[in-house]
Amino acid sequence: MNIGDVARRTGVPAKTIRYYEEIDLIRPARTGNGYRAFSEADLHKLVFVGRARALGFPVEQCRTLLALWDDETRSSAEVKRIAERQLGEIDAKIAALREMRGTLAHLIGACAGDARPDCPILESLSDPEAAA
Amino acid sequence: MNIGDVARRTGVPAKTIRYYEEIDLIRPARTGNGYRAFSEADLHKLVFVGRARALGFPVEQCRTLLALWDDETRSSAEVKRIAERQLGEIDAKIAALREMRGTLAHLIGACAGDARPDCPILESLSDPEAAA
DNA sequence: CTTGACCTTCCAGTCACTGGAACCCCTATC
DNA sequence: GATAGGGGTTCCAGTGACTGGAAGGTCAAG
Repeated sequence: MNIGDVARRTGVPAKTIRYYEEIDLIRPARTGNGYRAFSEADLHKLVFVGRARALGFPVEQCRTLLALWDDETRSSAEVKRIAERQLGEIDAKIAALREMRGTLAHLIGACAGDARPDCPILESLSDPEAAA
Repeated sequence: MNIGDVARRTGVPAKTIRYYEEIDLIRPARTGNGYRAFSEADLHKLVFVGRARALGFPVEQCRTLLALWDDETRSSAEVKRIAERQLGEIDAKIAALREMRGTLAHLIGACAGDARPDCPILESLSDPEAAA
């Protein structure tokens, strides 16, 4: 199977697939003309990585997860630990974003949004004490 | 004032300050020995940018905000519009993260996390139909 | 006069792609 | 046989916003 078909079937862009090969995440075979020849296993791996990425796992974690997937002697505890760490990262990001959101929403609520130049948003950025 | 003092007083790392100069966000003067000489105005700008960045504004938005801050004829509506767009970005990120979090938490809950290899997390990554 | 803490520039790396140029391959049609 | 098109290939550069590090200049203190 050529890279275009794989991209269509997995939803992973061709450029991204080439990148994954470059970093040795997948190792598709090659045909005589130099084209990449993807097996069903390659395809399945790509789907797996695509889903892991959609859950926010960094590429290096995807590599680990792929290895675990291949490893019949793995323990589910190991997988779970990785997933829990990722959950922690997500929670940290959500918390940071919520913090930002709170402040920003507060500032927006205080801003008249009219033609005058007076703006609590700018005031707060410039000196939060004065604009609190 | 030298860059180190400015870094300490604003909380913006020296490396970052140099970067901000490189992209023309600030334009500190220079002394005879080639050192950057920061004015109180430069310092204030850096504080402003630091705070805007903490609210998640991209650097280019910070540039716009700085210009608006300097512009006596600005309308608060313009500032508010920028802030609202930023709020939208934040909300979108939070939503995406929450989506990830939900799926991941569900998967973690379903995983025994013991010594056996059977793992719903890997199963779902490999084929979500089978592991739903 | 040397030590150490500053400062300078420039280059490389981060993360995970993405765009684009230049060029090759294959099939179908005129 | 020429050509058009829709594949594929490689390599280089850019994204955002820094960050680390090397090589070297400057300055005040002891």
